[in-house]
Amino acid sequence: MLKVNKLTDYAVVVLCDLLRGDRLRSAADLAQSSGVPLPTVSKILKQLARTGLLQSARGVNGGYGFGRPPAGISMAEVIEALEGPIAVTGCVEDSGEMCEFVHQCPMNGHWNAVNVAIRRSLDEVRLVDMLPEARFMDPEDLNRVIAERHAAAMQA
Amino acid sequence: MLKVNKLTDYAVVVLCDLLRGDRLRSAADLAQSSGVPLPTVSKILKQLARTGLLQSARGVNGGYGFGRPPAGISMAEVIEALEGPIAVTGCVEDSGEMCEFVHQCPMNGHWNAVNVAIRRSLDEVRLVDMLPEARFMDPEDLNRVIAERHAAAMQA
DNA sequence: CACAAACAGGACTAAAACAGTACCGTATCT
DNA sequence: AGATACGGTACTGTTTTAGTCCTGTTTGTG
Ligand code: FES
Ligand code: FES
Repeated sequence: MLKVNKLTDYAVVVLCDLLRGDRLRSAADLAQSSGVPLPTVSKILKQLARTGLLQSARGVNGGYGFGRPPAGISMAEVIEALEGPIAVTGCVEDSGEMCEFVHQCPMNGHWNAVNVAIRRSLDEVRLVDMLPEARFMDPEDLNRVIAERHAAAMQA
Repeated sequence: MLKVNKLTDYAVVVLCDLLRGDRLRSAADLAQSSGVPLPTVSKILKQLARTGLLQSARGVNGGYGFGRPPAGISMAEVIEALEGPIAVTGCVEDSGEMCEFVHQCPMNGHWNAVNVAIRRSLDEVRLVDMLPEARFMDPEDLNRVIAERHAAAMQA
């Protein structure tokens, strides 16, 4: 059903939580406030940090914060960070794998059209659009608030 | 990685093959000419017929043909026929399941935005766009040829 | 300097989904 | 009657996913 990983699903919940604060948050903290089990949250955050979407600080008072201005993060990036490149089938450019029917396949990689379409639509949905506030707030105000929090977190 | 079932992948190969002929084709025939194993082809066709995308005729000289003008079939329909409603996560309208975090979830079903975006983009890619001919032929010519073949198959 | 808080990386297991196959039944044509 | 072809469904091995745990490293604090 064209499903996304459960991890990715949780990730959005956690990221939205992180979007709300203005400082580094520890994995335990985020687990607590999001309701997602700690080991899982931990796994997600580690992965997101690895890709640069988040940045991390170790030691006492450490935790996670956004690696760059969160208003600019798209859902495509979140999904790709956790699941690797978006590829609806094996026979799509960039997927790494190669379809077993290539030799006789009557439509060399035409799934690409589908893939590109999906990719583009995911680029257009931003992470901040997932916040419930997004429904009521003026988009510009939302962006400004988020940007301010990010700045605060950075200097801390 | 937002993958589509292998069955769905094969289905497109088979459907493209079917798009080429102007008569009913048996499962065995299609398996032969597409290179996909017969039992698999059979499974796919059965399912597609159940949803009405294809129509079937039993008995000698029976087989499968399109249930309606193929030029109007979108990839969204093909995917939904084989995998059920498109739902990237559990917490999306129509998915049937219900997310376990609904109670405390900070963003009730905002995945819907993503889902709708994907759905729309899949609606815009047509099955006939998957044919290699689609790259070289004038789209209108392609549609006409396909429509003629369909008509021929219908009257037969 | 010792200790505690936090992240980093990876290994492991149980459960679920998928892929592929097979079997038996029903309809249709000759 | 018999051959062809679809219809439904059940079964099984394999692969993926989800979730957990453990061990190591970094960093602030008393
Ligand atoms: S089905 Fe993979 S290359 Fe065509
Ligand atoms: S994560 Fe499912 S309702 Fe929010």
